[in-house]
Amino acid sequence: MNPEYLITGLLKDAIKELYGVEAHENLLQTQATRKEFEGDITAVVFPLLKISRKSPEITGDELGKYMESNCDHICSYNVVKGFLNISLSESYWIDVLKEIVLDNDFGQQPPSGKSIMVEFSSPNTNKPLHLGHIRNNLLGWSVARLLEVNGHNVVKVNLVNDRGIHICKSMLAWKKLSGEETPYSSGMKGDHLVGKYYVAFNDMLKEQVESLVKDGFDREEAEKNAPILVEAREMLVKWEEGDKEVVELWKTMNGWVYDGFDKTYERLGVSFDKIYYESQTYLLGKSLVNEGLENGVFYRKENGSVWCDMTSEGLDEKLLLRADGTSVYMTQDLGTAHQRFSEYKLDEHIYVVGNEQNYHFQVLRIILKKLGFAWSDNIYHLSYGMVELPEGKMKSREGTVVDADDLIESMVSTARDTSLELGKLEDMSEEERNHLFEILGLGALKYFIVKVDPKKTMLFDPKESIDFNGNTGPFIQYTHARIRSILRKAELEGLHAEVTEGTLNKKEIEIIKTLNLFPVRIIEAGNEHSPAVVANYAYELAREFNQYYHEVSILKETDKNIKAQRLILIDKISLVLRKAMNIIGIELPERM
RNA sequence: GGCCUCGUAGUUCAGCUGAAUAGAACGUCAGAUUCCGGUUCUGAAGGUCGGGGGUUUGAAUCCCUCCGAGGUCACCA
Repeated sequence: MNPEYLITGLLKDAIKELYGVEAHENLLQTQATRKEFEGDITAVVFPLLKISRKSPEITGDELGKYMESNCDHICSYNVVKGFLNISLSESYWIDVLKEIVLDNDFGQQPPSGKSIMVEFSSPNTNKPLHLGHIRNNLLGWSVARLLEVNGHNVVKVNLVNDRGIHICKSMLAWKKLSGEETPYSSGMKGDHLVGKYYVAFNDMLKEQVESLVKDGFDREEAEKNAPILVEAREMLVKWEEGDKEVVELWKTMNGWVYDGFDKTYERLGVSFDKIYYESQTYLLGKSLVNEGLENGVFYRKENGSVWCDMTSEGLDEKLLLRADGTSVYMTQDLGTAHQRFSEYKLDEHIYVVGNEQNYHFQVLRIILKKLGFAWSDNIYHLSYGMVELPEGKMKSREGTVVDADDLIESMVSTARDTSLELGKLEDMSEEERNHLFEILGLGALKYFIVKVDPKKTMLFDPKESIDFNGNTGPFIQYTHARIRSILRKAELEGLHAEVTEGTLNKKEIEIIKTLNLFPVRIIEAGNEHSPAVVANYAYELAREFNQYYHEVSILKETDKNIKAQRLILIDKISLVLRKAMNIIGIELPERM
C-alpha cells in the first residue's frame, strides 16, 4: 500500500475521532519527509488548524499520538513547527518492497480503453532531418511510449510534407545540374542528395537576384520574379495538373528521400503505425469549410475568399479558402483532424510540433469548436522550443544547421573514443563493442534532449551530454551496467536475490520510497505529456544507487539474508531504470 | 503594436496540484590519492528564484504591473 495513502486515511480517521469533523480531501496534505528530519512521511498540519482550533504543535502532537496508537505500521512521530513527521516500521517497508518485487508489470497501468493519436516528425521532403527534427522525433516517440505505459491505445503517425514549391525547387536544380546523379551513382544518402540540390537551387536563385538588382531591378521585385523561381512555380502547376514527366521525377526523388529518412528513423529507433502524405490529404477540409459557410460559421469576402472571424476570441480573422477556391494549410488540418477522429474513434490527438506554430493550433481548436465538434477540446499541441548549440543558433541561411545523421555519427564516435580510453572492453566481441558505442552515443543524445521540459528553448551541448558523470544518459547506462555486474558476481557465488526479513537502513528505505514513486511519476508524466519527468526520475534513482553503493558493501556483506535483500533491491532498481529508459528509447547495457 | 511562451547558483537543468534552510550536475576553490596540473575520492564556496506590488498562516509556484529574451500575427507550410 502506498504510504501516503495510508497516512492520509489515518489522518482522516484521527480528525474525525478527535475533533468530530469530516475533513475535506484537500486539507489532508502529505509529502515525503525531508532528509534533515526524522521520519518517512510528513503531514502538514497548518490547513487543519481551523478544525482543531489549537496551535500547530498541539494539533500535530494530538494527531500523531492517535495515529501511533491506532496503526501498527507507525513506530514513532515527531512534530516540528507545523509538520508532523511519521516514521513507519521496518516491516511495513519490507512489505512495500515485497509488493514491488512481486509486481511483474510494475509501473504499467491497466488498460484505459482510450485511443490516442500522436503525430510527430512531419518532415519536408526537400532536405535531410536536422537537430530540431531530432527533438521532435524523440519527444513524439517517448510521449507515445509514455501513453502506452499509461494503458492507452496509441497510434503513432507521421504527416509528410511531400508537395509544394520546396520540392519543385530541388527537382528543378537536379534537372539542370545533376547529370542524372542518383543515390546509387553518387553513394550519397537519398535525402542528402536531394538536399544538396535544394541548396544548389537557392544558390542559383541568389545569383540571379543579384544580377537582376545590378541591372537596376527592385530587390523585392527581383526576388519574386527571378527566372528560376518562375520556372519552379511552373513546375508546381504542372505537378498539380498531373504532368506525367514531373510526377514521375517527383516520385523518384521523394523515393530517394524516404530511403534516407528510413535509415535515420531506424537509427534513432522511431517508427510509425501510419504515414500520411500531404499530396493525398491537401484537398481534405474543403467540404468542412463549405458546410461552415452554409451554417454561417464562416463568411465569404467580395473576391470569393473564405474566412473565419475570431475577433470575439481576441484573435484575427483567418483565411480558409483562397479567392481561387484552393485550400491552405489550415483547411487541410481541419480535414485531417476530422478524418482521423472519425476513422480511429480517437479520444485524444496529440500534435508534436514546434512552438512557432502555437498560433496555428490555437486557431485550429477554435475553428473546430465553432464547427461544433465536441472533440475539439481533445486536441493537444505538444509544443516544443528550439534547440540551440554552444556555438549559437542554427540558421539555415548561414549554413549552421546541424544535420541529424552527422550529429548521430559524431555522438557514436565520441562514445567509441571515451569508452576505449576507459578500457574494460577486452572480453567483448567487435560486434558487442559496436553495439555498445551505438547505444551510448544515442543514449547521450536522447537523454539530454528528453530530460528538458519540452516547451523550453534548450541548449544541446554534445560534450556535456556524453559525460559518464552528471545528469546524463551514459551515467544511467553506467549505473545499470554496474548493478548487472554485481548481480552476475552474486550469481557466481550461488546467491539468490530475494526479499527476506533482514533489516533495512535509512538509505534503503529511501530507495524503496523512490521505487514506489515510479507508477506515480508515470501517471503524472502522462498527464503532462512530458517524458522529462520520467528522465529526471531515472536520474534520481541512479544517483541514489550510487550513493548507496558507496555507503554499504553489497557483496562483502556476510549475513546471507541481508545480502539477498540488498541484491533484490538493486535488481529492482535496474529493472525500473530499464523501464524508465525504455520510454525514452534508451537501451541499457549489461556491461560497459 | 496585439496575442503566446520563457526568465531559478558562473553554466546546463530540476523544483508535482502553494509549505520546513530553493536542489542536482558540470565548472570553480581546498584537501587526499597515483607515474601526472589530466583519473578517482572528500569537502567548501556559490541564489534579492528578472524588478516591484498583491492574495495567503505560508509564494520560485497563484493574480496584477514593469523589464528582458524568443515566437507569431500572409490568398506560405
